[in-house]
Amino acid sequence: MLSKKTQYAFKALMYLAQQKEEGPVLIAEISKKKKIPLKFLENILLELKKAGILDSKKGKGGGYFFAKDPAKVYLAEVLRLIDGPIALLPCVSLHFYEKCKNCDEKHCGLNRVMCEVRDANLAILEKKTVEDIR
Amino acid sequence: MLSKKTQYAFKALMYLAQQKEEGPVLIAEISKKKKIPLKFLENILLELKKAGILDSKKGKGGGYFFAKDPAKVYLAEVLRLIDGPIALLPCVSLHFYEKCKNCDEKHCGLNRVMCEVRDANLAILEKKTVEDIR
DNA sequence: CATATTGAGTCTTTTTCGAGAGCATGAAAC
DNA sequence: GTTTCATGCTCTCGAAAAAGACTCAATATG
Repeated sequence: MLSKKTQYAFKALMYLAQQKEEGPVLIAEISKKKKIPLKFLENILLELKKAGILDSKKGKGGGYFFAKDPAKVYLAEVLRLIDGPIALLPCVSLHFYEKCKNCDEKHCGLNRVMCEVRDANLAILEKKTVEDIR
Repeated sequence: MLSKKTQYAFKALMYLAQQKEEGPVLIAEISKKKKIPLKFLENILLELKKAGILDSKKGKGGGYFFAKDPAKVYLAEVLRLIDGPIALLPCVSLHFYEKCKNCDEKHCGLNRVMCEVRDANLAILEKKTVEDIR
């Protein structure tokens, strides 16, 4: 299961993609419409901004909007940014790899199965973008 | 990513499957060989016992062993028992479903993609057993 | 320039997860 | 039946996640 934070991030991005023709969207609006705790959402959007996915404007008429074309924001990218590894085990993660203590990965049955799972997930998450969940 | 608890559960089951011909295995032995904190492992094995997957014997010559044929213990079953939902979102979970507030699942793009991911995972996890990761 | 609007930053609280300590319980061996 | 071995149970502690309160900073508008 994804962390709450990541679930919220996806929902916020989906909402922003739906509203992208309307100009900047208020944090408060996303919070209300998608039922996300306001201050928690602030942090999430800020992270997405620092990662170059979103941008924001302060003051009247301000809010959040895409810095990057949503059709080029892959779900895998968002997931790794907010949640971390996509793989189920550290020893099968591509971006957050950690060696298994006391386990020879070449001959580990668990490793083999978890690689399969990871590849199945990546096949979807590295192809689908925020535009696809609009 | 799986919780530590679930990762440990899989590793312990893998080890037990490898040693299944040797009779009961000590918690301490699994803990040492698979580098799992002893008391944490105790809880995990107990849960697996209460679920009918493992059984245990106290006293000398005691330890843990399979109550069920490891070839019939599906990875999905273990994962759901220790970790909870396999799906990435509550609203696409089969066993731990929770309705999405303010989101019509029929027309939610996120829901659609996450269902795909879930099905890809289940295709593997409901087919593979503990015997397969031996 | 004054003010209303809205995002940004800091601090605190609550809950869950990971981990460990200590005692209780049950089984085998002598 | 007492000792020894190994699991079972309860409590506690610290770290991280989830959530909220309050203050600071930037910008549009008149």
